[in-house]
Amino acid sequence: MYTRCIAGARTYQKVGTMITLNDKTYTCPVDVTLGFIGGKWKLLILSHLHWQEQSSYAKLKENLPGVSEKMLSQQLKELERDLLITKTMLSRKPYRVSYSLSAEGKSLAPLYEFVSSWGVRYLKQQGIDYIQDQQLYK
Amino acid sequence: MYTRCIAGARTYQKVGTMITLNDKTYTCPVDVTLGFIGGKWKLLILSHLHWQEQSSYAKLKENLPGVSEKMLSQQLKELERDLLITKTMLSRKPYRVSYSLSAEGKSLAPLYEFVSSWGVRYLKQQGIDYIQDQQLYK
DNA sequence: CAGTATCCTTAGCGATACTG
DNA sequence: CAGTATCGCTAAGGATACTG
Repeated sequence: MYTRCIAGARTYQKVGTMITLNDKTYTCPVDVTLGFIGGKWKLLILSHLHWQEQSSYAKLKENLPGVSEKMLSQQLKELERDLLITKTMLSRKPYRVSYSLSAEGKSLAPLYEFVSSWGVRYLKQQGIDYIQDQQLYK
Repeated sequence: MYTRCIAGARTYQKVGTMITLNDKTYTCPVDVTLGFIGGKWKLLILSHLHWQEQSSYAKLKENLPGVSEKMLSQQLKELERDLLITKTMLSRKPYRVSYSLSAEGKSLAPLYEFVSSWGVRYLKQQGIDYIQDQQLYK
């Protein structure tokens, strides 16, 4: 028996069961969302696609320093399965693909923006100005 | 050499170095934020405190089905070290403590709300009405 | 380019027992 | 109640080689 919370209203409920969805159980809506974006590299991939709009596999890899091929393709596959991103084949020969956010993935846009802004604010608070004197490209 | 993105503006920059903060390196502001909330149970703990306002160790444990004592105290310790939560001793004998969000932890409130709302919306879309016919307690 | 397959290590994590 | 300490395992993840 545990309590779980509801967004907006500061109320809670005593419940004995958890949320069941596709043979998995979740404790609360936050847990549900984490099931989609909780993977080690997922939020970085999604936010990258949020700003780049579309990206190749190689470009994603370049922009995620430290990710292994295994992890990148695994996380991409899960994101695609969960319908957060869309993979498009640009050409068969030479083989070119493009990843981009799906409508569902775009619905998380406020999250990408907030998480990034919070990071920028934190850095500034620590005396690191992330934006300052940066050379920007369109 | 990789590119990194900036919130708000859909621009990016070519950089050779990463962000360094307290001997750790980050690829972008999103990564920085994830350093604080990326732990396995952290967002669940934080959002629990967001709605409960304050909670004991036992109550936290009760509301995080599946968490081990080790993980709970480890994550709590990290959150406290990172100044996202505050621990208060209510009484020494019997020993009682209370965890709550710090100002820094509260600054992530839009995140808790959004992540929860997104989960609720997703569940509804799947035919699961999380709020419906629930017995609520104040 | 865009991955997959395999091997292998390590550290994240759970279970249990113990403490103030 | 509110934790800490220790042990041991397993699955996450890295490195490398290979494929269409």
